[in-house]
Order: sequence, then C-alpha cells, then structure tokens
Amino acid sequence: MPEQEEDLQQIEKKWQKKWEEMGLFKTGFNKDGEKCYVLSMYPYPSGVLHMGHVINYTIGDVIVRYKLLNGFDVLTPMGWDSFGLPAENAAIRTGQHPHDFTEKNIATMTRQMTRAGWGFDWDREVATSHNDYYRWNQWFFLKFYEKGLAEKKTAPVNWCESCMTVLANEQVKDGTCERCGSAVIQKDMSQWFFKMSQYSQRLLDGHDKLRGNWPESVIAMQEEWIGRSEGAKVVFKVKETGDELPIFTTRPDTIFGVTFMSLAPEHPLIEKLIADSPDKEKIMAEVKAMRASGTSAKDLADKEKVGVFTGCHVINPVNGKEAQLWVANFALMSYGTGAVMAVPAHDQRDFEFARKYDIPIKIVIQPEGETLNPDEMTEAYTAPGIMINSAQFDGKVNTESMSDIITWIADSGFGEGTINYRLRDWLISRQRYWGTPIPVIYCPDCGTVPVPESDLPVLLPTDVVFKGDGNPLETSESFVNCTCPKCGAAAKRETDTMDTFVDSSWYFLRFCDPKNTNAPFDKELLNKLMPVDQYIGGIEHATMHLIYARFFTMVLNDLGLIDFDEPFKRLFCQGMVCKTAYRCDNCKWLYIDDVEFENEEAKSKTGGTVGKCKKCGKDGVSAEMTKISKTKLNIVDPDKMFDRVGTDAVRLYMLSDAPPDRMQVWSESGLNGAWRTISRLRLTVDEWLESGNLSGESTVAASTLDQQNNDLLRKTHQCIKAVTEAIEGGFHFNTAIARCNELLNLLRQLMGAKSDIDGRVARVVIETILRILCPIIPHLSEDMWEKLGHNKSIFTSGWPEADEELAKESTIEIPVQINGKVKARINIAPDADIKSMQNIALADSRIKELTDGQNIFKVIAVPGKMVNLVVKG
RNA sequence: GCCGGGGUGGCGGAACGGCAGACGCGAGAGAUUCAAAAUCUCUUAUCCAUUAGGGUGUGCGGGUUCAAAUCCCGCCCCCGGCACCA
Repeated sequence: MPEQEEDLQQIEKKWQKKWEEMGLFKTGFNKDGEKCYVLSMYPYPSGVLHMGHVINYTIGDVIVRYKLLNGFDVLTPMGWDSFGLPAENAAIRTGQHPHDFTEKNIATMTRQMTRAGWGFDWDREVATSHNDYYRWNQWFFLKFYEKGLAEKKTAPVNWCESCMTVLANEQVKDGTCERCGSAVIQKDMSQWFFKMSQYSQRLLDGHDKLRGNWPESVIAMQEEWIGRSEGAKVVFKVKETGDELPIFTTRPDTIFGVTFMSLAPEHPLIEKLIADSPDKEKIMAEVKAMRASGTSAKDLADKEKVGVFTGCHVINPVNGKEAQLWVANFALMSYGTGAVMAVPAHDQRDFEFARKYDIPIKIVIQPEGETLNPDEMTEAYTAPGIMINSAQFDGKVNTESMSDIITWIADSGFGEGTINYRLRDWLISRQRYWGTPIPVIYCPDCGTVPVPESDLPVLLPTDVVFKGDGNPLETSESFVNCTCPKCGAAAKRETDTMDTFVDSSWYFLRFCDPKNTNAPFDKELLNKLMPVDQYIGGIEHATMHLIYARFFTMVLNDLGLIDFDEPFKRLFCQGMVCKTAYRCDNCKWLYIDDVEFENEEAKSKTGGTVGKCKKCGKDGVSAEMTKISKTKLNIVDPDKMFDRVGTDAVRLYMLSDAPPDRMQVWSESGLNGAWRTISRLRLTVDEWLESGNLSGESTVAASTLDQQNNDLLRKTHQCIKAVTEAIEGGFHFNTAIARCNELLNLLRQLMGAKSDIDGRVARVVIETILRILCPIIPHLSEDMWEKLGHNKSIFTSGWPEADEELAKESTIEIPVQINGKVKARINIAPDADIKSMQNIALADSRIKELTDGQNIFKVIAVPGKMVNLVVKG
C-alpha cells in the first residue's frame, strides 16, 4: 500500500485543475473532430456515492478520454435526477425541506464525483428539481395534451399504501412496490396518463435500428414488455341479455372448440349479467373475493383456478353453439378485452378449470394418426395437428390455416384479425409533493383547463406541511386555490405531480442546450449533438427509463420538435459490483473481520463453508458472492478506497479483472494488485530518468537496432494493435490492461538482466504504455508524462498508431502435431508457404524419430499457424 | 414454462476452429531485512515417471473435422428477465 497518500492526492488535484483550465471536457476541445456524445446515466442525489456509480462513471470516463485521444469532439455532461421520494420522506422524518435536503446532497456528491476525477462538463449541469428544468416538463405536458397524448381517465391503478401514491405498471415488481417493497393494491382512480400504448408498434420497430448496438438482453426485455401478439377479435353475444362480448384470441383455429367463456372479475358487465339471478348475492360475493385476492406474484403463482358461473351463456358466432359464461380469477381485465373464449381441450388453463368445474371438453385439433379422448386427457393438447369438428376447416393443419380462419371470421362479420399489445398507457400522476406539478386547473364551469403556456412554470409552493398522510401539495392553500384561466372564476389546481421518469425522458436533450430560457432546447443544436453515441448505465432501466425515453423521443419527433426518433445509438450496461459476504447461522450476516478462516485457502473461497464465527464461536460460516449491499455487510466506501490507493488504482482494478458488462468481483487483494502494477510503472519511469540513458527522441528506425531492441519495438506495436482491437471490439479493457502488463513485464525483465536497451526504444515503450493506459489511470499517466519532459497534456498526444510493418515477426515458432498432439516446435517465416512448412516439419529431428517406420498419410499445414501429420503405425 | 447470458486451475478471467489456462489475485519456496511490511526471483491444472517424457483434462453424452473450450445435435446446472397475457 502506498506510503505517500498525501503525494497521491496532490497529484490528483493538480491534474484535475489542469484539465479544468485547459477545458479538456468542454465541447469544442477537439473542435474539428467528429462529435461524440458520451452519456452516463445521471444519478439520484442520495448524498452517498456507491460502487455502482463508480463502475458506471469509470467506464464512461474511460470512453470519454479514449474518444478525446482519437480526436473526437466529445460531449460529456452530468446532472441530477433530483425529484423523487427519498427527499420527501426525509422531510416527513426530519422536517427538513426537500429542496434543502436535495441541494445539500447535490453538493456532497459533486464533491465526491469531482474528487474521483471523472471528466464531466459541469457547465452543462442540470437538476430536474430546478424550475428552469421542470417548467419544460410542464411545457411538454401541454404539447402532449394538445395532441391528445395526455389524458385523464379513471382506471384501476396500482396503489402503494406505504408510499401513498399510485405507481406505473413498470414500477410494480412481483406485485410489490419497486421502491419500498410493500404490497401494491388495485384501486379505481382518476389519473393522468401518457398514451404510450399507441406507440407499441413503433417502439418495437425501432429495435431494428438498435440491434447490434444495444445489448440483446435489453431488446429482449423490451419486446417482452411490449408483448405483441397476433390473433383475432371475435364478438360473442350473451344469450340472456343480448350484450355483445368481444374477446381476443391468438388461437382462432380452436374457436369451434369453445365450451365456456371466462370473464375477468373486474369486468364491467358482470353486475348487469347477474342482475336477475336468484343467486345474485352469492355470485357477487365470490366475484368480490376474487377481486380482493392479491396480485402479488406469490399469490398468482400458487393460486388455484377459481370461478363462479354467472348463469348466463354466450353464443359462439361461428357455429351458433351455446357456452357457459363464467367469471374466473385467471382472466385479466388489463389484457385484451377482459373476456376469454375458453377451449379446454387445447389450452392448459382452460383445461384445469374445466376439469375442476366439470365443464365439457371438445376436441377440435387431433395429433396426426391419433385420436384424443376428452375423458382420458390429463392435459391440454397444444401442439400442431389436424382440425376436426371445425366445419369447412376439417382435415386442415391448424398452424397452416390460421390466416384463412381469420379471413373467414372477418368476411363473415364475426370479428377481425387484430394485434394486441401488453404495453399499456403510462400513468404519470403521483400523489406527492417533490415532483413537477401537472399544469392543469379544474374550473366548475369550464372543466379541465390546461395552464396557458405564458403562465408556466407552475411553481411548487413552499407553504406545505409534511406529515406523511396524503399529498402535501393539498395542504397549500395558495397553490390549490386559483382562478380559471378561461373564465376567471375561482378554480382548483391539480395537485398530482409527474412521475420522475418524465424528467429522465428528455434530460439528454437538455444537456445539449442547458441554459436555454426560451425553449427546452434549440433544434439546430440538437441536430448537431444528438443522438447520444454511447449511453452507459445499469440494466435495471431496461423496461422503464429506456422505454419511456424512446417513447418521449418519438413523440417529440412527431411534434416536429426534433428530427430523430431514437435517442441512444449505442447502449452499454455495466455489470453489478459483487463481493464475498459471510453468514453465520446464529449471527446472520458478518463483517469479514468477524470470520475466523479455517485456512489460507478459505479466504479466497466464494461459496461453501469457510470457518468459524468470532462472535458466537459457531462453525460453518458460509461464503457467498453477492451484490454489494448494506444488509449483507459487504459494502465498500469509494471515498475510503480513493484515500488509500488513489482513484487511478481503483479505476484500474475495476476494469482489469473482467469485461465490464460482466459481474465485477471486488477484493482488497485485487485492488492491491492494481496498486502494484501502477507502482511498477512509476518505478520504471523513475529508474530510466535516474539512469540518464533515456533518449529525448521518441522515433526510431527499426533497421538501426540490434535484435533485442528490435524485438522490444515490435512487441510495442503488437501491443498497440491488440489493445486498440480489444477496446473497439466491445470495451474489453481487461485484455487491454493485460497486454500492457505483458509489455511492461518484458521491459522490466530486460532491465533486470542488465540488457543494453536503446534509450530511444525505452522511451517509445514507456510512452506507448502511458498513452494506452491514460484513459484508465489518467492522473498518474499525466504525472509520468510530465516527468518525461512533456509540457502538454498526454490527452493531446493522440491515440498511438500501430505500425503494421514494425509489428510483423521475422520468424515465428509454431507447433508440429502428430495426430493432433503437439510433439515438436519449429521456427518458420510468418509468410512461409505450405510446402516449405511441410519440409521444415518433416526435417525436424524429433519428428523424424517419432515417425520412423510409420506411414505418413497426410501433412496438413496452415500458414502461420501449425503443421499436423496424420500417421498410422 | 418461455426469453437472454453463463459453466475453463484454489479465485476473477484469457483464447472463440489450429500450442488450453494470457494478465491478475491467492498459495508455496527462496533473496533482501536485526525483524516485519514493501520489493525481487522461481514454482503453481492434474495424474504417473519426476532426469528425458507420457497419460488425462474447458458442465455431461453424442456428432462433424487432420484438428473442437470454440461448430452441430441431445441433456444437466448457475445467474438475470418475464410469467394464469388468452
């Protein structure tokens, strides 16, 4: 560990100041270069920097610096996602105003982020809780409203009892609140929505542009979330009441097999259907029980299928047959039409339901050469087969007849072919204070009136009370009471605020023009700077932020405000930071210091038992590699790490072990290794400077060198080539670092052997390593670069170029195999032809010996790779 | 169940048709030191011979090929996402 921590921090500060002075991270630094917008997801200002931020912003910063070295004009902004619940909860707890709480946290985190040395253009900083930002949320809302894309409607919504607010579908995980983990209930409420479902198909189509540049998994998650399915809408009629009951099905081929129909418990028609039933009360009680039984994943998964017969029947339009009409707990009001035609023979859910309630099962699809018997079936038959009992479709293969059936249904007036999406409208209302007020006024005479553009922003009032029971905004008289902009009558203001995902749906646009007071941004500036060339963030935003932002961008494009419809050209998702956590059966999670390891090896184990608990003495403490978290007592404080080894060593370690999209394992000893690597590099520079043998020249002709120096020079160019490919091929910084280590090891080995290294070659080697590693260890690279006599920043030195000629080997060693097993090695010219390779291989003494008296059937030679002899005894 | 990503030494990982284990961590031995830390050198997949060499090895079972961790077929396991979606 470093002895000169003071020194390290001085060096870091010195160079951060220098970069600031030279405007390294300002747009226009490489003003003739092609633009490159590198964006790391902005943080919520929690007040504490955690390792997730560190990996995210380190990757972003390395890319920024790499692009700068490659001559790009880089845009690297940063800001704050500063509206949201934690500030408000803190206000309820401590009485501190959310604004003060937020500003304090922003100040703390700015300090931490600056200290980390991440290159952001702070002149472009935005905070979404400032009214010069959120006023434009309101402005966009008005535009959406004009276009009919913002709408207030009463709908069953997700309500979190603990957060006291509604949640968007995307914010409900396994039936619990994504934020606080408590149960989410369904409630009918009148709420504001953005009509995102209208964009389902476009969101899906847009993926074609992103494929190859976005992680496959994120695209897959979005596709799943949007949930397109093709099928048909068919209108059934209720025999008893004459009501029309449309259903959506993806299996119109089974429509002749309908034996009952399921309605969602929330279906609006239920009350009317059972109005005349003698069992009315009883049925309604069961329906209510179904509605009440939770929506949490656990409930759903183990929930048995239950239902109640309404006493009514539906008429199947295709054959006029009657079928019982049931209410069933597995039918969802939120998908399709809330009514499902049930074909128990060919759908597993319907099958289970029919068996339970003794409803007939009718076969309409038969596996080829078999005859299904409804009484003996143990599960639904869902594979392809031959249609039977299906009128004119009998004898056809169901999967091939799908479109014919849909055409027939449409032509006969029974329904139509249709596409259904799982994606629903985006609920943006939140019953909270710390967010953007929705700019709407309710007038007793004029109804819902949008706030005129000229009256924006609608500011958050300060005369509010935070008690924790309901929306604090409602406690502000000055806010709620207003006059109608249309007629001047006394009116009430909307007290719902916007989901904070509205803020993050366009912050990347504001970064292009952060100070604009006349508009959210200037279109021409956006045309120059957008789209984001490289976006970096966590995968947890796959179906929330990344869908909302794409939707928002498409709407702004339709409104003519921007000229592109996909905001993020390339997306990179970093892996989680994990660390071994220890657990004792008695004492639960343990700090590593409370574990008595059974042996040295146990210290590096990432699973199984490792030793004794120091607290209670119990044996069998288990180790587990898991995401860093407070509860598992395996957190790492970035600030402490920076103090101990400096930010560069932390950065180097974060990137050196695994590719950055994989899980990162945090270990103290690994960090020490990174520190050692840096120390060796610094030592090497110092030794050369002290020796006085280092040349001032950094160009050297290979022809003037002896073999050893020539070799060193060649390895240097091979290193440049390999590193460039590793970075361009998907940010494989781990192998890039490994290549530099190899080169440094080689140099130090020669130095140790007191070899006669040419001073010019030494300079080339050292400077190449520094120029390659400077995006990763920027402060110390600059420091060494300066020591080597440079008076301009290393970041103006450009990315080193590999000289293909110099990188070429004069001879290479390749293996000679006999029947696929390596038996000897030979030296050949890298461009030796097959014939000469064969000759050299066959002339090798060891090969001669081994093939003596054998028949050589075949000699395979792959130029530049290997020779294989096929031999039989 | 479906979708995505994985399974390689004690550990993180490299190689992605052509020498398996780069680089780093850990461990062992030695050098230096009064001593420790730091640093440096060597060893480190495994088994047999241990001098030379030989066998076995990339989750499991098959296949293609002169050659497979890599390609194909069939399984198993781990991580992440979705899941009564009609």
